[in-house]
Amino acid sequence: MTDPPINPRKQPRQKRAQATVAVIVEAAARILEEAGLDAFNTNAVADRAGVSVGSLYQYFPNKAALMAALVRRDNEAFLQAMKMAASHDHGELKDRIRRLVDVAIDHQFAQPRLARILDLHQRHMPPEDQDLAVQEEIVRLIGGLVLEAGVPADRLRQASIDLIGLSRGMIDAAATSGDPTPAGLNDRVCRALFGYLQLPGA
Amino acid sequence: MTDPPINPRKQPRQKRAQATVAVIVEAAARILEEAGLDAFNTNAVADRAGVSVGSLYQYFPNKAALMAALVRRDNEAFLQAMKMAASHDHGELKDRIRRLVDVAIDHQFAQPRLARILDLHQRHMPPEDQDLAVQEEIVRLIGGLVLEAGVPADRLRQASIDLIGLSRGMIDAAATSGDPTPAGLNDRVCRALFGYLQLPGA
Amino acid sequence: MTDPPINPRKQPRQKRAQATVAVIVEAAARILEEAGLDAFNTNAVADRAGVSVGSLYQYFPNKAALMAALVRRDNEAFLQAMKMAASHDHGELKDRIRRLVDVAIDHQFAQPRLARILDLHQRHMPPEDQDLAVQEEIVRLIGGLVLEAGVPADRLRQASIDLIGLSRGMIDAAATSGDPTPAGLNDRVCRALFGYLQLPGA
Amino acid sequence: MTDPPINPRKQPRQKRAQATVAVIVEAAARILEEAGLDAFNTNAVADRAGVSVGSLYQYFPNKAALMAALVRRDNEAFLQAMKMAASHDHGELKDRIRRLVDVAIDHQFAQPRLARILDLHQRHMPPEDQDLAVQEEIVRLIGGLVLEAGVPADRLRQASIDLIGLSRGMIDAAATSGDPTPAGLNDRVCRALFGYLQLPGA
DNA sequence: GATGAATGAGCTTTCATTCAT
DNA sequence: CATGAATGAAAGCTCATTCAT
Repeated sequence: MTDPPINPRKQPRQKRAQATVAVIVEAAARILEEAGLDAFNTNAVADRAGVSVGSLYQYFPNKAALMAALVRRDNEAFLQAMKMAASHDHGELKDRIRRLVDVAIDHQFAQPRLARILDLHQRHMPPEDQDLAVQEEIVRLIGGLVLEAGVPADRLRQASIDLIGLSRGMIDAAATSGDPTPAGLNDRVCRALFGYLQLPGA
Repeated sequence: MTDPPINPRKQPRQKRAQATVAVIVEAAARILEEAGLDAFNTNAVADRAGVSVGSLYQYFPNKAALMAALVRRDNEAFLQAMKMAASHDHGELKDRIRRLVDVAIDHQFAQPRLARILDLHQRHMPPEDQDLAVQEEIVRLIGGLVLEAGVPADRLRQASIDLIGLSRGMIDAAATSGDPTPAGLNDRVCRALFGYLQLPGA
Repeated sequence: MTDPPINPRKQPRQKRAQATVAVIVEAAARILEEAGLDAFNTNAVADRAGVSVGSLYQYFPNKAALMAALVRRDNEAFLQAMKMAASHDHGELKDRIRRLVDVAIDHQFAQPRLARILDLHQRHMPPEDQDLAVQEEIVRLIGGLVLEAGVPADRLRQASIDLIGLSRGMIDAAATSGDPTPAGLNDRVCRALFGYLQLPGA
Repeated sequence: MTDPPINPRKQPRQKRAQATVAVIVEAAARILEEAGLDAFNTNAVADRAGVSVGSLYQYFPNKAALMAALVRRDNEAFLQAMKMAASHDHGELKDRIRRLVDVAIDHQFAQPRLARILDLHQRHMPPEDQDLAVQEEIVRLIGGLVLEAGVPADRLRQASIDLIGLSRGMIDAAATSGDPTPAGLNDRVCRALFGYLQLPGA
């Protein structure tokens, strides 16, 4: 009934250990992207990482913890990229939104299958295992723009979630339907976003 | 390398057999919704269906075939509901869209976890196992409205996919974030849709 | 520990029943010959026979009984063919032996795989299920010739068994090694037989 | 349609692993000999070997691979014994043959049931899984003697196969018919062999 | 009698996890 | 710390057999 603990078994302090962890997580990501959930097992991951299963269990108490680490890594990478794009804070609101949408598109198109799987799993993790901090930060980052667009303060959170979902849904659909290099995708997503925010003219 | 066949093992001719198939698929749906992918195994499904494993395999050559049947059932139910809502064809375009959005919201809120899992799996099925016919029909149904909204003919398909993705993404996000009775959700989704379609006024 | 009974569930008195039994046994033979032991299951046999499993179990209490019936049928057919060949009793001893060898060759080449499988199973059946009567009759039939060849009476049985094994072994090896139409096989077998019996000249 | 691969899953490099493989194969042999094909399942083999099923599958990708390994081991053991007996190359041809027949008798009487089962399976394996090399070497070893006996070169192979089949058939029949310590069996087999080869006087 | 859907014990195989080396 | 052989619970699937229709 109670899910097993998921926190990393130890904070790897040494560089080598950190590198090992990274290699393992990367291997996991690649397997999920290339072969899907069915192929995602600890032996395969260790193999792919060029590491023994034993080592994998040195750093992750169980499979779920590895999955959680993957989710966390992905969230953080996404957050970093968003922050980076947002940091050039000058320019019109719409242009700044466009830039963030580009980040989201790049992120999801880089590893679409992985993105979907992580998304699915993120939701089914016990809340204490989700890195809510990072998720919150993403929501807040979007919230800033939403506020600028004139959404009342008590709906910031809801609007942010809406917009993230909206973008994710459209990008995912485009990725799935075989849109190869999604030239106009940014425009289309923005049209929807601006519509939601009631910003004038695309 | 080659995925095993997925087609139903036999067309159940007798009434009893048809009932058995339905019971099995329903049990599978419930397990996915309530307990997720990890709990989805053929023994559990049979158990839940009040049927022996043997019976399950009488009608589904393997687990993937059962999953495929679930996807098909869900797609068809969704299509039916959409058609139903669309058949009252009178009223303004926007109102007709609103009605379809309601159908989508109802569908996804009824079994959100199931919806996500089926969605994930639909994409990873070999194309010949996906019931493309039904998916196409949904796209075409949306395409009708999109055309009315003035989207040029050569972008009907793309626009339909965009809008479906958009809605699904928003609804899913709402469902996940705990929005219990999504009062205003329809409005928010429609705002985005109308923005995409460049329809005047929210 | 104790093997289940194997006797036919009922002596089918009606013609139709006899025909059904024959059809089933024939189907079993064909499956074994064409697809081997792994494919030999009661459902497949019934299917192949164009009969329901239920009907199969009407006439055979279990799978082993079906196997036993097959063995019996094969033995009897072989005995009949041998008797037929032996009944033209005139001619030199060697020529009469040659004729029997031809029968054996024909029998084993007709369904080599089946022959080997039945042979294997015959040995592992509890003695009460083996139709010892038929086997004995074959041994006695050979015994007659062996006696003529001058083998002392107390070794008739042993010699008969030796010669049957010898022939079976050679024919089987020939069949396996791909000898298609075994032109000279009869000669080679007879050379060995005559050597065993110390009959002069090939 | 296509049989699954049968090659050993990994070459056991460590001593412990080699030992495990040997233990498993030996257990498989014993089960077949003592209880027959019906009792031959991977759980039983692992159990008997004092090993977990998992370990069995560490070294054999499937049941068929285990069977193949058994066949190979048996063939190699038989070949070794034959070579050993043949290496004392002095003595008359007939005596050397007699020695080889003794080897064959010992081999088949040691585990008669196993011998028959392996024989049956050897034939039904896809050719690439049969260790044709070993089989060929046996044929060639016999071929040497056959040549000495004056059989023309273009019939060496056929004659070797004939003689192997002949011996196997007789020995098997003797083993089955309950001949306990087959005192005179060697003589009887040789009588047939010499007859085939047209060697003078038993 | 015939049918074939249903049963479930049991078999094959996988894979998360442990632990001796 | 790292390794990878070993473990065994559990999952997928089959098939001999039964029994309601």
